[in-house]
Amino acid sequence: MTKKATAAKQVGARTHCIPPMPSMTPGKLAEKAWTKEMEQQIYDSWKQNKIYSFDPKTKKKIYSIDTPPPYVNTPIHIGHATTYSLMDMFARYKRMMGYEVLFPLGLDRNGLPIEMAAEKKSGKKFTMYSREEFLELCKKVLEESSAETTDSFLRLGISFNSFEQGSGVGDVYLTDSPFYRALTQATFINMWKKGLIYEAERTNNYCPGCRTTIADSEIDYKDENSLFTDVTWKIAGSSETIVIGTTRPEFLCSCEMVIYNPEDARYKHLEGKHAIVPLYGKEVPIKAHPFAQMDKGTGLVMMCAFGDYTDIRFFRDEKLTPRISIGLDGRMNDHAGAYKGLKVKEARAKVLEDLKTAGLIVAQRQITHHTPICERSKDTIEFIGMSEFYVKQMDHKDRMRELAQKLKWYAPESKQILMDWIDSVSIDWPISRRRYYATEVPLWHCKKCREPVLPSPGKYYQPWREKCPIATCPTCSGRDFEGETRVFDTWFDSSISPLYILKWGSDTAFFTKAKPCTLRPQGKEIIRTWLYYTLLKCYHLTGECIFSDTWINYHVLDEKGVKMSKSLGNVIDPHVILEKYGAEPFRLWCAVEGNITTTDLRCSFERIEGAGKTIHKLWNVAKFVAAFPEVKGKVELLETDKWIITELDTIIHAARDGYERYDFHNPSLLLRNFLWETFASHYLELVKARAYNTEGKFRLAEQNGALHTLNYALDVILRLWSPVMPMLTSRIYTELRGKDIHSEKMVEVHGKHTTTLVGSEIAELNSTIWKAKKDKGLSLKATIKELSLPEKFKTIEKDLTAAHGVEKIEWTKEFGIKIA
RNA sequence: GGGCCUAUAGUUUAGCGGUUAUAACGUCUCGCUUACACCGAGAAGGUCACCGGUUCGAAUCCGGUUGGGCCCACCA
Repeated sequence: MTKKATAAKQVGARTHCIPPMPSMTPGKLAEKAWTKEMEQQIYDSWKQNKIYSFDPKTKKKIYSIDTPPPYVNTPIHIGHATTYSLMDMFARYKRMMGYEVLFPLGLDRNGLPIEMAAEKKSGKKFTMYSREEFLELCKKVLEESSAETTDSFLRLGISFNSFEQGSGVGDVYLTDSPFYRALTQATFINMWKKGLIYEAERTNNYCPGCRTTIADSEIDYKDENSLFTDVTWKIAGSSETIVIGTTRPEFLCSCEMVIYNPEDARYKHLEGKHAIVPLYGKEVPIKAHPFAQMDKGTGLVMMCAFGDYTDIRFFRDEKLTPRISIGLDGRMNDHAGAYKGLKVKEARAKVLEDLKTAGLIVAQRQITHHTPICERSKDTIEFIGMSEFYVKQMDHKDRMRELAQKLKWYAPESKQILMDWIDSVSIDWPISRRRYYATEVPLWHCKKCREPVLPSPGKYYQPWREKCPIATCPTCSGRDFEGETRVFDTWFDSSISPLYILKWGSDTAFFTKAKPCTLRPQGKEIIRTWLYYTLLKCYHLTGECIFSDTWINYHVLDEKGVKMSKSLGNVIDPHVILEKYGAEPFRLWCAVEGNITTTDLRCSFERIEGAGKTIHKLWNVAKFVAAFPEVKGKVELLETDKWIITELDTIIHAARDGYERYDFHNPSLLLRNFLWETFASHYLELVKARAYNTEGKFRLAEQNGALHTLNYALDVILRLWSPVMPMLTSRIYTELRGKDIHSEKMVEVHGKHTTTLVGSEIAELNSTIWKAKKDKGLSLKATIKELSLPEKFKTIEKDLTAAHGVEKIEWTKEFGIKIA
């Protein structure tokens, strides 16, 4: 039977006043308990039969999830395992709601983490290889780790459309595949033609050791001792001197201005005068500027190109021309005059020595300061002007704010993180890098006129090793070209994932049908990068907001609330969880433990194991229900049955309401509590005697009512929980109903019954009777001679009598119990 | 240093203006009762981080302090 036919039949059947009674035979669920060993057969069959594959020709509404492609250089960590399990719940729920769900797995294989892994493995820096050799080394590292990542997701029961790599909709994709890289390059070409990308010389973080521009995210900080030196300066055309403190005296040659705070009365008379740079004799203007803080040093600051980020901003604001004195080799250049050729630290020592000789040093003291260093080579970061490509974003901040407002945020509080980031964006987005394992900038330069020449989009280009596909330069008709050697920042690749999965640029009909992408799930720490850049780039390319929803997750910490790290030894490896407990207890833990969209989750083996108890409970409830024969003949519901059906209605309503808001936490807590405390402890105990009906106290129709309701309740619990525990519920449902639970529709509220019974009152009544027996040292099977009960329980008299072994019930206002 | 988020039993959580604050895990006591000992029945355990305010009334709203998380920055 097809999925659709099964689902339709099920829905059609659920319209009578009495819920349908599925047929079943005794002796099902023979195993004593659910075990992790049962999982493999299930996920293997899912993979083999491709039951979650995506049908691009579907007539259903499309629900798409832009999954965050994990880096494959390391095995998946607990955060991946948790968030992907939750995303899988979203996907499974939406399938049951009738959507065609696009849920692909992507693997991020571009950029620095891969290069670092390759360097670590070989023990050599990338600069020590030829470009070709290094790319080969990266590929080798990647091949070893990608299979492991995919396998972990399979074992977790994640219902990706496919576990095979390919270029079709829903296939596993790699961000370094020719398909993906061709798309990345096409977006560059498209935006270049629209004038949204330009090249400019600006200051960047530069690591002299690695000889490359590096991203802010590649910077570490270290507390370093340094010498703070007060130096005497002369004022031009006057005998007056001033004293300026500095930790970077080697930058004297790059000084373009001296500033003081506008409020600083000590220096107001210097406005408009010029200071003479010691050792160089160059005159620079003195100006009031709020960057200078009166209480720091002498209150005077020499502004040089460039000591830190403030300097960079200052030069930009003041429109000063920076004369950068450090070369790409990390040594002083022509601007440094006599110090040319010295390394930065050597130059600093020599400058200090010369200042001392000239008698210009007033005071010196040791200070420590937080210094930016390269996370790889540990060299001090320098700020050097280099030519890079930029994507325009400063002109589009208002539009970005609108897009942020348009998105539906789960949780809503997370929106503020993006709004704050947009406010703080102060320069356009630099997208080029001087690295190897990344998508190449698709561009050649005409050797004659130096103008850039761009190829047509649609193919993957490697300009550093390929001939230019354009024969003549459109500007000057030159015929010789030089391939661009730079590559893209990783975010330039990852920010088109929704376009890639929806086939923008390659299947316009499908893209038009499927857009916008429904959900972007991701970590809160990459809102300012992944989410922001994706919204920006997709807006530049499509003019629209590419997502309708975004689900932002916090983090998984260790049991004490501390971030997991190798050095602390508190890492919980998902593979160990899978080996010890299997996927199902872990998945239930993911839902039950907490709400990861508002707080960090603390993880421990103990609590995952604890979650597993509910699986055992559900298995046994199912086993109990499965042990009874098929219902034949008339079904008559008693008040107890109607009561549990109304309780279930409350659960169904709350669960579906939660699921719609990506909340699987609260519904799972409700379900767990219902299963143990309401269904197993009270309903099941009350109707057990009727279900067995060994003494024939009940009519057949009444007995059928109990059996029928037991089955209905189990059905509801299984279906509501099937997105959370897909393997367990699938196994039970297949055995009891002979159908795949994941092809069924989500349960609807029954809504046909009302009751005067209150769950808490039934629980209290049962407890009181059990306690009374226990206090007398009697077995729970012991007979009660006489029970006096309030009238309100009269509707369940037959079940009460049978369940508690009561000989006579007297209806009064008071509760009383007389035991034989 | 700044912004945002967060703080409830030993642990993890529910509650988000209204009677003695929810549940689970763990702990303790008793019990093999034919779905389940991965169980059942019970018990102990909380000045709801701290200080102040609004209110007839605050775990819940507001301000501040402290601890934790994420991000940004500082470094003359």
